[in-house]
Amino acid sequence: MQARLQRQQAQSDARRAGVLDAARAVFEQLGIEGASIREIARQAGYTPGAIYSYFESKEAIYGALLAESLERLNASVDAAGHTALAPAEQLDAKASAWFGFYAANPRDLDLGFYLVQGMRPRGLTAELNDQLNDRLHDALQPCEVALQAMGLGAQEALRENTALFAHGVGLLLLQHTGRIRMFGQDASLLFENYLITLVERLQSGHRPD
Amino acid sequence: MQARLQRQQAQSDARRAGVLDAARAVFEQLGIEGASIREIARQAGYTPGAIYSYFESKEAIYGALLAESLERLNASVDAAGHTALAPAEQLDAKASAWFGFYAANPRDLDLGFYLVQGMRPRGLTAELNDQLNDRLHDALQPCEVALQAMGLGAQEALRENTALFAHGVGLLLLQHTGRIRMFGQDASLLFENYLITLVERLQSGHRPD
Amino acid sequence: MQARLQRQQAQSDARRAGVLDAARAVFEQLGIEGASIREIARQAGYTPGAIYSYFESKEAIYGALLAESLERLNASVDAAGHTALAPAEQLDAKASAWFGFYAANPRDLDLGFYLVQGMRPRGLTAELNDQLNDRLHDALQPCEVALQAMGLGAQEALRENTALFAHGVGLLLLQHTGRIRMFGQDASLLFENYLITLVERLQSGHRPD
Amino acid sequence: MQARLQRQQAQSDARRAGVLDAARAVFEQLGIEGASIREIARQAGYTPGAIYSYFESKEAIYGALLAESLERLNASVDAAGHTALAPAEQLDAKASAWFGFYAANPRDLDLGFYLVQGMRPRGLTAELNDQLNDRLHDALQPCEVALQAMGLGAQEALRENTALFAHGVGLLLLQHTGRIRMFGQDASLLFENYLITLVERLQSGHRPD
DNA sequence: AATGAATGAGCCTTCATTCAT
DNA sequence: CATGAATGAAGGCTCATTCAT
Repeated sequence: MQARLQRQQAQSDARRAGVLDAARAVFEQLGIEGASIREIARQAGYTPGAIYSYFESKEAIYGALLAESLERLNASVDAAGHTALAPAEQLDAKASAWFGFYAANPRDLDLGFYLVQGMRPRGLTAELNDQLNDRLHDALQPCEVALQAMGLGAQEALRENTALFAHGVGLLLLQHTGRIRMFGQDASLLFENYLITLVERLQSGHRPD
Repeated sequence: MQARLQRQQAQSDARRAGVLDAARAVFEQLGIEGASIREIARQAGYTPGAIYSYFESKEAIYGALLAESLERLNASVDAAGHTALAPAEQLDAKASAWFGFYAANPRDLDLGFYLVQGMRPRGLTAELNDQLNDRLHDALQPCEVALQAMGLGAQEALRENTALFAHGVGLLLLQHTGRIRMFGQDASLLFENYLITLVERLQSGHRPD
Repeated sequence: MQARLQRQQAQSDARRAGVLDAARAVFEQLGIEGASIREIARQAGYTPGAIYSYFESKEAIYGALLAESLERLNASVDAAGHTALAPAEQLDAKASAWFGFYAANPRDLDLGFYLVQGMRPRGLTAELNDQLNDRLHDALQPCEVALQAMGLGAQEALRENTALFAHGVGLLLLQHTGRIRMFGQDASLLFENYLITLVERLQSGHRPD
Repeated sequence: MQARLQRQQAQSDARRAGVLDAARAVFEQLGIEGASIREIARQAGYTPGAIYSYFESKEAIYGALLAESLERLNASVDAAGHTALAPAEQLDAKASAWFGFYAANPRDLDLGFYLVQGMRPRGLTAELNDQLNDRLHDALQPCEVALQAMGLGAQEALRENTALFAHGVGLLLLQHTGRIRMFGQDASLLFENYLITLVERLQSGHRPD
């Protein structure tokens, strides 16, 4: 009995995952704005109505995809570095982890950028939006901890972490849109440079107040 | 005869500009995705069909708007600083000009980001895309010149300018999406910090090789 | 064996009644047009498919609800008045019973009017329709009997009863749709007036021929 | 020039009327709830989107149809009777006019009943609803005037007019739904009877207070 | 140059019902 | 008896674009 329920649940989960896979593919092919329930259903091998057995709405699909992406991001960050590392090395490891995740997975970047799509949070319920924000914060937190371990106060660490995040985001955006090749540069190298310079600056004691 | 043609041309240009004004207003009110030809026509005082006398398609309107936005960006940058300034001050003036332009005009930022919407260039012909890219480059060039005047080689100057642009873009994105308030920071202050640190670094001779 | 069958039957009946209760609740909350099998199932604690174990179709649910409503109507009418009453008083008691039932239970009125929705009988089988009509007749019959007891012939009694029914139906409709408040009147008072006038007229011998 | 505009306007009006005709036909065939924009468009010889050139929404179509129906109702009432008539005869003429209009035009009755559909005003904007209500009042007003001319006070006239309206509405409903044949009666005869009795009662001075 | 009616494709979503399990 | 996934049809509506006038 229990076994049957489990089997059903597993089957249901697998089918839901199938829809999610189709959605990911459609988003990739048509862009997130261009994706439609019809097309997602088609690629998942369903009629449109069937999608609503698994997701309440189009936005819910996007939300599920983004949530899962953020889980993978956090997994990457968690796996990077270790406590035995010197703070500067830990900073480098953690920052490189989140940056590298998005550099290597442009679709996850699409997903993330869409969250702020049209430069406006939208579509998701406030609650889900907050959850997703929290998970993003989680991925960035280790860098802030490392910055504090390097001697910065809470305020300074927050400021540097924000700047670091912005720098990475800008580079990813440029790279992803092809603008950075235009500049004849490599985003990952530039990010590494930023990190090196940052560590140097912090260790030399030259800090803006 | 010639005079009549000129008059007609001027009239046509003026009406085209009117459509563009309406389009800008609609984009502002409804966002770029939410804008429709119908609504643009309505606000311009036309019926939908008339718009096609001035623009080939909806994307062409967007292209024209973006082109004009980039002209204003360049005008802002051109007006900033002057040749008598020390290179470091000139850098600050020019960089603050482009950053400030977008910080102060979020709709122009929308326009620019929409170009890379879904992280994929779209809608514009390759030719127009190149033209627009060139104008963006023009706006960033003065910073690169200043960096060279500070003693950097062409390669180094390009690299620093790219990093500078990425940093600014990242901050603008975070601010515009509301994420930066989340971090309790102010984008303009962080950008200014970046500039100060950059100048310090360059003048102290600590350059990553 | 027999006992088990009986137990099963009883159980089945109880569950069917549960579905009906849920349906009534849903009709009340969402209106008859707004009700869906999904929602009825949800409120009954079932999944949609299960409903079809108890009812052949959505219209069958409506039919069962209407049948039960008519039973309650008849119960109300049966409980009103008594044989010891003078015919005029009996008429008043019985007519007030059916009118009062619908005035006090607007959902039952909805149900009844839905039967003639769009002014066209629909959804029900002819057979069921006839059954329901018969039960409506049953509820109105006591008035006709009283009218005859007051001295009217069969034809006259039928005519007066029909007029009486129409009058009540019109008032209920006006009241239920809010139109009667528009006229600044109270439906029950007007119905009572009609009854008084009717009795007066019949007893004074002024009868239209 | 002017002529062209007029021709265009006339053409547009004609096409709008064509849509309305199709809508009327569809409402007749499928009932008002069953009617769809798609089907109305099909019968009007258009694609669904074209309908929206003429009407803002499905409800707007219904509203236009109902408005036009009420105009015809008022025209009928206005044409009935004349000032030279004795008040009692004027009452009979005006009341028979509105009743006769609906008895002869069951589709208009459908339209009117739908307004109170599901026994609930719905779909129409409050403003339009009020307009339509006013036109209904207009059609009933002459009866009230006649009642006052017969010596009734304002309150009494209103009460009698409300009762008269309810009686007619009830009879129309019974007839239209086929229930009245069930009673073996004729709605128009019964309405005429009600009027005769009413006049008699008022003239004999037997008035409920 | 401008109109505005019309198209055709598309959108998300809802629904009663069926059926393998 | 009950599940719940799936269907297939339909729903109102929007939109960029075209084209006869």
